[in-house]
Amino acid sequence: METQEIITETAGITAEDFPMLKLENQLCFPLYAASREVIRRYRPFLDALDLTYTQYIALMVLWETDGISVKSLGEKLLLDSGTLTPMLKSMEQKGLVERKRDGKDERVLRVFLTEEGRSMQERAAAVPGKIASCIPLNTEEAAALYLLLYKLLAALKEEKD
Amino acid sequence: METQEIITETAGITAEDFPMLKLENQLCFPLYAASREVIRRYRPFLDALDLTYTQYIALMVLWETDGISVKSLGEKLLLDSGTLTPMLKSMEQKGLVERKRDGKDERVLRVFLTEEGRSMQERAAAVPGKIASCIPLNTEEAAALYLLLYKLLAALKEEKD
DNA sequence: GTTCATTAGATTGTGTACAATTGAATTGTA
DNA sequence: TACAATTCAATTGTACACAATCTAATGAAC
Repeated sequence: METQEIITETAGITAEDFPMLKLENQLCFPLYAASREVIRRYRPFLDALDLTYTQYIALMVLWETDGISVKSLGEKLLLDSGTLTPMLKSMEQKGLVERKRDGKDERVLRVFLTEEGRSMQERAAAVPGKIASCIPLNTEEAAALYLLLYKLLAALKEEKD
Repeated sequence: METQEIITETAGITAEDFPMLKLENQLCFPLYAASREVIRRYRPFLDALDLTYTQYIALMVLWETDGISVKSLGEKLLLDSGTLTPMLKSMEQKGLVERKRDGKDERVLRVFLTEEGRSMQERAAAVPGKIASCIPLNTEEAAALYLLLYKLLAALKEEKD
């Protein structure tokens, strides 16, 4: 602490010269940190199901859209094949999904839930409620945060064009 | 798509039976996705400085508190030694920091900026402005998001006790 | 119909994240 | 002062993320 004072005085510069470069003035840092902290809250519940968070959100998509292509899954989760390919293989190993090439277009790989992957939905049904109860925001705050995040996400996705 | 209809009808269950398990009803997913998307916007600017996002936020802490211990750095960034040790070694390799044991307590490792690490602050000064200009939120929205995220973070951190 | 560009996944390599364990240094306590 | 408990960082192992590259399949243009 004292060391820093000495050094920055020596250089004639203090952190105050670059207020935008202070961690506390960043929007991205709380986003990054909160994301990891919330995911940390999922871990005990997902461990009990032998799932990682990424596998869990992939299953969420599959429960809604079984047989989705890897590409479409990646568009929904904003993840690429470098992340999805090994994860889907590991989910296949665990017996949660099957990976099958599309007959009409052999480039496309489709992901299908197995019976076990489908039944996982019932086992996971209690998770969102448990998470909600340990997220310290009231309904209005959670709703406001949700809307701001989706507004941010929607605009960032559009930028990609 | 049609496949899913058939399968879920066969099982007698549809995704609607578990509305809480729909990706769009989760608060965590947009948090996780937005965090990664915003960090993605940093990449071109940080690549030019040969920095990763994690290294960049570590430097932010060091610019404010040179000579900080690994433990304190981890508390600020919410990262543990498993993440920080290899990252700090790589930053030392690049000549940005030096790692020195604390003379008074040899368990403690302190991280000191080199001249190059200190001068990086000037090179990085333009980054926050560039990021701000590509974040599609107005001032009020960004402020509201910032406050909600810090409220969430503060409460999650307290829970740890 | 052949060729060229495009597309979808897979692969490779680097860098986090993080749980769990280890080991050295320090502290608290009898 | 021994010595058990604690603390701090490093290590190990697993699982993402993601850029870059590769390969096979498809589609489009001629």
